[in-house]
Amino acid sequence: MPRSFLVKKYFAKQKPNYSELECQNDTSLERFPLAELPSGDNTSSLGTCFTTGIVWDLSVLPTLYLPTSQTGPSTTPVPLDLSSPSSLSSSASSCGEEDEGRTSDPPSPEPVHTYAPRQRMKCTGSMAHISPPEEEEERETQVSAARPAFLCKHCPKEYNSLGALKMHIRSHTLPCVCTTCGKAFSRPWLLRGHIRTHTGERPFSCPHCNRAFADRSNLRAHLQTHAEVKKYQCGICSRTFSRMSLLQKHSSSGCCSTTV
DNA sequence: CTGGGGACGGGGCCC
DNA sequence: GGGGCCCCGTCCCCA
Repeated sequence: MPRSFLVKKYFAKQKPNYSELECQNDTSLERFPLAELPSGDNTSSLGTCFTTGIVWDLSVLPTLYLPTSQTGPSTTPVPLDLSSPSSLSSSASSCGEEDEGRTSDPPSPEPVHTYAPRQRMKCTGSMAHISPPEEEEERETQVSAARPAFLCKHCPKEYNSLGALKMHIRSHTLPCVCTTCGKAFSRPWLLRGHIRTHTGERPFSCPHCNRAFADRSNLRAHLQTHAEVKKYQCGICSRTFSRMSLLQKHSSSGCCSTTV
């Protein structure tokens, strides 16, 4: 089953910086030193911390994930009220990994970037363009405005640059093949990550419990488990969850006997 | 049922 | 323009 995603993102370009997720098991970096090391530039450029201040409200999810008809611009997730220092204190310290070796500053009142999930287009199998009407219109006008369209011959997807198309085509051709198991990937770094499943390398360590992960995203998710105030909040009972999937399960299982 | 870890995909950005 | 990497996110599985 392809794990492709449906919607294309369009949210503020301001990126939270996760490059603080340290690679601590340096010995494991011998094979892929560049790939795994956080860039020093990133650390110097950060002003943000791990996403502590961003909390999702499931009540907005339906609009975010439904096809165009029900989408609306007012889908800004509701940030949890973090103004209370007490509620932040523990999570601040626990999520202060960005400060590791740098400062002990609390995660600063989060850069309140309105935070909408990426929206993506599925590109394999039958394709579903999920985009709000505005974007739909915009896209059409752009296409009609003589911008060349580069079409994927493997799927209906189209791009406005050849580079983007070439990048996309790799997801069809899967040129990076694992010599151990033969599994193929679209990009070298995906293969490198996969190879770690064979080698057991876990370059990403949790600063709180010293648990190590092979995948930075998994460390990021793990860090949520240390946070007292988690990222995804039920709009009904205000309970917070470390993952959206948990929040969705929580909601679908009938939180407060309300169907969202 | 819930929470969490493992594996992975894709777009976007930066160099 | 291309490659590498980051970030966000999902699915699956297990305790």
